[in-house]
Order: sequence, then structure tokens, then C-alpha cells
Amino acid sequence: MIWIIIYRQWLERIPHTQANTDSVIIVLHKKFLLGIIGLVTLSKAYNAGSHEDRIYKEWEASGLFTPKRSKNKKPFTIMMPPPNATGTLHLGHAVMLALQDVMTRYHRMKGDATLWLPGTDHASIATQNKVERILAEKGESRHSLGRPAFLKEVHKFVKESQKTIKNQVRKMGSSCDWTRERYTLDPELSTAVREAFVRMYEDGLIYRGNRIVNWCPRCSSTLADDEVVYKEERGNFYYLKYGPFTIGTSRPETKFLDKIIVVHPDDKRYKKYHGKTITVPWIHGDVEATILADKAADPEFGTGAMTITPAHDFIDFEIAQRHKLEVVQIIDEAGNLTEHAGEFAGMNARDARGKIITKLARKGLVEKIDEEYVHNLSICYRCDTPIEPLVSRQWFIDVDKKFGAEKKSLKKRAIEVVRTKKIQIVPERFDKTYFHWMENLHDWCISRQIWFGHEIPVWYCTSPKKAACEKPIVSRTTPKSCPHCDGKLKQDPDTLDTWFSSGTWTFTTLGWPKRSADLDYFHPTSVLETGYDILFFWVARMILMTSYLLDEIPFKTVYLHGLVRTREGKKMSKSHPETCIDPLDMITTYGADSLRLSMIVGSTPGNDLRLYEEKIAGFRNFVNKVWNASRFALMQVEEAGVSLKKRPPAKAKTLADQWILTRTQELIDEATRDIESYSFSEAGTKIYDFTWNEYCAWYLEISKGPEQNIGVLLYVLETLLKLLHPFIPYVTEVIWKELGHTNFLMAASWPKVEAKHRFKKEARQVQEVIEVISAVRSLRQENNIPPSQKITLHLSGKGKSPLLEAMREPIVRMARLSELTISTKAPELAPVLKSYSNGIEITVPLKGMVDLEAEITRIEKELSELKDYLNRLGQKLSSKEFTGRAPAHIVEAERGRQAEAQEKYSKLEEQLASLKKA
RNA sequence: GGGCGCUUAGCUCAGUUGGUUAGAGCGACUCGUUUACACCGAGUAGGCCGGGGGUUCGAAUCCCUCAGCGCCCACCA
Repeated sequence: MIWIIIYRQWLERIPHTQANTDSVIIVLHKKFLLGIIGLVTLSKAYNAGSHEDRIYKEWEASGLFTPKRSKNKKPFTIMMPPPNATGTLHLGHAVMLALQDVMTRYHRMKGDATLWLPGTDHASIATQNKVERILAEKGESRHSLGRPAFLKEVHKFVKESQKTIKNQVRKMGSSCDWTRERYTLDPELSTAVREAFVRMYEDGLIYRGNRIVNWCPRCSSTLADDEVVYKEERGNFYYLKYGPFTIGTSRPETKFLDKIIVVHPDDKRYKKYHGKTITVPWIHGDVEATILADKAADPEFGTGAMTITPAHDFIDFEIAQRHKLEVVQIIDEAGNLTEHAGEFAGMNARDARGKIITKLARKGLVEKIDEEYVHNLSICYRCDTPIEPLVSRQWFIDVDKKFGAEKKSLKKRAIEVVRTKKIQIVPERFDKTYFHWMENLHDWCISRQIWFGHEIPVWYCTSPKKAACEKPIVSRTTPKSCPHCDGKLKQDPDTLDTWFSSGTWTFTTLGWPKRSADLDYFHPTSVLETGYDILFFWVARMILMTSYLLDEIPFKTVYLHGLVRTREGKKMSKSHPETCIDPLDMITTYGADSLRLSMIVGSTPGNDLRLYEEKIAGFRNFVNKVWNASRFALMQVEEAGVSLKKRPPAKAKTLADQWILTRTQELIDEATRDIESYSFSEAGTKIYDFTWNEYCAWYLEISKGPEQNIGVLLYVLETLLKLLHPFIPYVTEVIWKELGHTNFLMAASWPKVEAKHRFKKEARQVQEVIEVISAVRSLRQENNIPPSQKITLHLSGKGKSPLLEAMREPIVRMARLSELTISTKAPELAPVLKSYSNGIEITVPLKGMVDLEAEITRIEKELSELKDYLNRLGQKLSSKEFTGRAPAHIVEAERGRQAEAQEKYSKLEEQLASLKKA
């Protein structure tokens, strides 16, 4: 019953239904039935949710994500920055996956042996912290469980997280090779990491030393320099009397044993004290203090004199090293004061500060307290706990030690590969940041007092009997007993910095240290795509590690994307969930394709990108547009009775065909070049514009006329699907199947420009006609002529008649005309509406339906704008400097513009005069 | 303190080596059911391209300078 009503309504909408011969009815029945079939198979709006998971499964099952190594193909490799195996996918991941998938799919279609290797990172501190927090909720801690049981908990947690993350990576449509998936703690990678450590130790690049390190009392671990972040803090600054000196400090609790006063060698005030020893009253009684001259003291700061605490300050530690001074620990690993603090021993150092000051004040040693002192407090980037610098025995990588045939340090090599452009950073300006960081790099502390991670392959003899037993045993395999005395061994309890293992990610994932076929073929990798925030953490470390272990670069190009921000420009942070957009929610609502496009179009490398729901919705609309354009094309195919299996060739029959074919070639050319130069946003925008405006708004509309060309229609559509596929893989793949293909679009080859489809002159001509139709539409709207009212139109222009005649049908239809006359000269009619475009005069006879006043105002405005333009052009062209110095083609082009504007101006003037008469 | 970036339409942003009267999406306004799409179509308004100076025949684009915003690094004993 419903169908009959729909059928009736539909029948009424068809023009000429009054022709009720049987044959017409039969044709109409057929059309209606085809329509229903169309509705059943292809819904009116694209529903991403009902296709994406199925398509992904098909891709994955097809094996197309796995590249085949071949001598005839170029390898293209991207190693996915492994997401931490701790949480869920966030927008940062989504950006990276979108960009990497664009590159991967593009290169795969281009015919390269394309490998995108996925994986997860164990992220030692981050993961351990997370599990500790979960345990704390149950009243447990890692210490209450003990190391083996705790690690078991962590591994259980990681397994679950990995499952989640991996499914979310799939949701984004990532075409990565799951058969090669890796985890930084895989047994193979652990072996590789061990190998790396041993080699570097044997070559003297890794050493163990007592050095001052950043210590997080909460994590009970060291932190690398760049794992420390700073927070501005307002606190007290104390001026303390120290014999004849006044010294300033913000941390009196470290000063118990201070007995070295440092002054600048050139500071005249203190010259007389250099090298002298004096007795000064101090916290626990008198102290013998020595005055030392060192440039580290700034005469301008405070009183110009300072005491030093080598064990708890980086600068002080360096001074102590220079002058071979004693280093005594005042604060322990828990952040508490040691026995040197006397009655304060055992107290938390920071908590004791007030009490210590009280004692000093009682002794009359506090000169004054500045309460408005603002300084940067260093805190742990993982848990925000204030850092205690302290001296401890750790493992380091020596970045200055020269090695290899070239006798160059790690630092030097890492700088060179970027300076000589062996590694290209996109955008280039990050070179500078990189150099600055690298040049100031200190030895890298790689040991962490964390349980979860790669264990350090070092053992110590527990009961040393000979001198040789004191030496640590560094070994690829686990030794059974001390090689010197046969005594029992204990493994170093520490683990390696997470970045030590991820620094080897590009090659350990390919089988290193084995010389695997994969390693030979896919390394160095092509592109490393990641956020600029981990340029130092990770990118720099990879360059260091690879240059030593492989004597190679890890990748040829580094593409850095920005941070995802809210519409207001704020960081999306987990602590403010209301500012966060969950990528999975967006995928559910708008589809992965829309989310991907919203992160690629309008974003440029190295710059942050603001994301908000309306933006994603906008791209969902585009995805739907592509869907409907395809539906329309399919309807045309069916109506034309063409079989998809035996489709006609893309051969131009009309000017419009020639135009769209030419424009398609131009698009292929430009989009390809944009992708090659990492301008993904540009490429995406161009394809988007072409699809929506040129293909849908003009070519498809023209195709609704009698002169359809199914061959061209399909060729352009399929070319667009290919160009769009790296950006919006799902919808394009679904449509590809609907177009009767049995293979996958993801395996189709990237379009190439074909000379036979280029018709430059004709393309330009059609462009003129398009502009004429637009001009007519403008005239109509401005004069409130409704679309339902068809109008009479005259078009005239020298030499334009053949073109206009050739396109008469689309002009009549798309400008909604009742009659069109074409001539070389405009008819003498008044009053009329007029417009000009590309030397074509557009005349609409008035039939008393136009607001003359409004039209006069409009023309006057246009004339005045035109006059300004002509003045500027005139000035330019009359200037000898311009005509003499500018390239000839530029001058020519300007002359052409002048002539055209001049003609338009005089025609409009005539028109104005005639309107005023009427 | 050192370095980097941003400032373009009401909002979010493009603008590749200097060369049409500076573009897009969203939003606003006016029209509108025509063989796909209202997640649509047609049209309109809206910009001293942060300020000033310079180089050049020509600057949103290159140089200098100032201002506002943001980021990174170093760090004040």
C-alpha cells in the first residue's frame, strides 16, 4: 500500500506523464523498480557504521597489508610510533594514524613494497605507575607483592590494554601489517636490547658512574633530563649569615655540611678571601669554611657569594668535580634527611625546612626572608613530584666518546646526518631545535630503578673473593656464577630507560641483530611520522642508537605533526574530560573517514590543530556527497542499460567531457605532487574541491541532459575514488565494490596523467560557459526572479557562437531558460538586464518584473569597483619600470586583463544609460 | 636569558619558490524541492593579510622593527 502511494507521488513528479501510452508506462515502471532496487542496495545517506568493521576485516584477511619484498619494487617503510600499552586511543594517536595511513596507502597504490609496522610500547615508568595506582585501590603496593608477582600483574594489565589499543588502531582504518606487529618487550626485542647494551659497553660507550641525577622520590627512580618538567612556584628565599658573608638560598635544608664558599674570581669585594679558611658559626656549631674562586658564581646575583651543596645541585656538583671536592649525601632516595642532619635526620627534607630556619633564626643566622621569590620547581613529568637531585651510581651512555673508523662521537654524528640532509625534518625549522638540543646533550642516564622494563644485562659477584670479582659482568647470556671465584651472582636490579629500547625500534622490529631479509630491504625506513613533542625523547634517541649500532640513519624523513587542541586552543587533557573529544565516539557518530579528513585537511606540519565536532561533521557531509555522487553515477549507468562489466571507454564526446577529463588530469598531477611533498592538506583540499564543485556541481548536472557519457562519468568517478582512497579509505572501498569491482581499491594503482585526456583549449572554453551560467544565476537572484520562472536570454560575443551553440542544452537547463538566442552582437532592446563574462554579453529582456532602481544601484557599484581596478592596472601598465623590468608574460597578462575590464566597463556604462532612460 | 612559532572574513584555518581584483569550511543573510545528496542546491554580504619601516617593477609571501598570544630549551645559588 505504501509503495502505491509513493509510486503515485513519484509518477506525478515525472514530467510529461500525460503521455499515457503503454510503452511510456512500461518504461516508467522499469524506472520506478530500478529506483526501489537502488534504494534497497544503496541507502540515501552513507552510514559509515554499517560498513567500516566489515571492510576492515576484508582488508586484513586479504593479506594486502603485508608487503612482498621485490627487487623490482621500491620499499617504502613507516614504523608506527608504538602507543603505550597502558591506555586507550586518544586524538594524538588518531592524527598520527591518519597521516601515516595516507602515506602508506598512497605508496602502496603507487606500487611500492609498502610496510607500515605496528606495535606497542611497554613505557616502563608510565605503565608501572598505572598498575601501582590500580593496586593502591586494593590496598596493595608493588612492595607488598614483591617483584615477580608485581610484574605478573603488570603483564596482565598490558595484555588487556594492548587488545584495546590494537582494536582502536583498526577502527581508524590503519592499513598496517599486523603479521609483523611488535611489542617493545617481545623476547626478540629483549635479546636485541641486550645485544645493543653489551656492544656499547664493550666499546666503552656505556659506563657506570657516580653522578648527580634527577631523582623522583615517589617513583624511586632516576629521570632523564628531558623527563623533568618545570613548574613556577612562589616561595621563600632566605638570606643567611655565614661568617662575614651573606648567602642566599631557597633550600636551607640542604646546607648542613656546606663548607665551601664560592665567589667569582674577578669579584673585587672578595679577592682578599681567595683560598683562605675561616671559622663560621653554622647550624650544628662552628664550621671550617674555605673560600673558592670559580666563575660559576655570579657577582650580580644576591651577594655574589654562595655556599655549595655538591650532592644535591647540578651546578654545585660540577664545581665540586672541577675542584675535586668531597660529595656528601644530605637527602636520601626517599627524600628524607640523612644522619648528617643531626636532630632533623629522618624527616622529609622539604617538611624540615621551617624547623631548620627556626633553629637558624634562634642562632641569629637569618638575615632576612624574601617571601615573594618566584622560581621554577623541577617536577617529575609522570607524577608531578618535586625532583631531588642526588648523586647515585647509574649507567650512562657517553655521547662524547669518539668511536668507529671516523672517530666521531655519537653527538657529532647525530648532528651531521641532519646538517647534511641525510635526514630531512619536515617542517625544516625543527632542525634548529634539534641542533640546539643535541649540541647541549649531556651523557644519557639509561638506568631506571623501575621494576617493569628491560633488565640491565649486568651481574655482580655477591661474595667477591678476588679483586677481579669487583668488576661487573656484562653478558649477552645469563651467567651461572662468577667467572673468577665461582661465587653466586646477582643481577643489577635496575631496568633500562624506555627510550633505550624504543631508540632501536626501526631495526629491532625487522629482526636485528640477525641480518634478516626484512632488515636488508626495509631499512633505513622512509618516513618517521610523529608529534613534535617527542623530537628529543624519541627521534633524537633513535638517531643516536642507529648511528652506533647500524652505522646508518634510522629514517630519511621525519614528519612532525602538531598537538590536537580544543576549539579554544586549549590542550585536551585527561584531567579535564569535558575538553576532550574521544576519537571512538567520533568514529561511531561520523565514521572514521570523516575523522581522518578533519585532522588532515587544514592542518600543516609542526603546527597545532584545533579540532571540534562541527569540523568532523563537515567532513561527514563530504563523505556523504561522495556516496551520493556515486549513487547517481550508478543510476545513470543502469538507466543507460550499460553493464559495469563491459563499460564504454573514457572517450570525450562533448566539450564538457573534454573539460572534466582535462581538469581530472590537472588534479592527478597536482594532488600527486602535493602528497610527494608532504602537503597532505593541500592535496586533500584540492580533491575535495574538485569532487564537490567541478564533478558534482557541474559535470554531474550537465550529465543530467541528453548527452551523457557513461565512460567518462565512470572514469572520472573512479579516478576520484583512487585519489580519495588514502584519505577516506572506507567509503571509497565500499563504492568501488558497488561499481562492480572484485578486487580491492586499496590494491588499485594510483592514477597517472594521460596526455590523451588533455584538451586545454576546450577546457578553457567550458570554463567560460560555466561562468556565463553563474552570471545568469546571479542576475536572477539579484533581481528576485524565482527559479520556477523561466526566462528568455540572449548571449552574444565575437567568435563565441560555436561554443555557445555546442553547449546550448546545458545552458538552457542550468540557467532555467525558456528561450535562448545566440548571436555575435547583442540585440538592441530596452530596458534589459545585462552582465558580461569573458567577452560574452548576457542580455535578459525585462518584462516589467525588475526593480530598476536596485539594478541601477548595483551597476553603479560594479562600475565604481571596476574603475578602481582599471586605475590600478592603468598606472601599472603606464609605468616604464613595470613594463621594462617585469617578465614579458606578466606584462602581457596584465594587458589582457585591462582590455577585458575596459570592455566590460564600457558595456556596463551603456547599460546604465539605457536603464536610466527607461 | 636563548630559540621557535602564530597573528589573514564573526569562528577554525589554507595560501608551495614574490606575479589575476587574497581562498576554503562553519556561521550570517536571501531565495529554493529541478533524474544523486536538506548530511542538499542557487546566490549575497563579510578582509588596510597585527602596527610601522625597508627591498622590489610588484609583498599576505623576503628583510628590519614594535606589539599581543603561544610553545620549547636553559635556569636564578
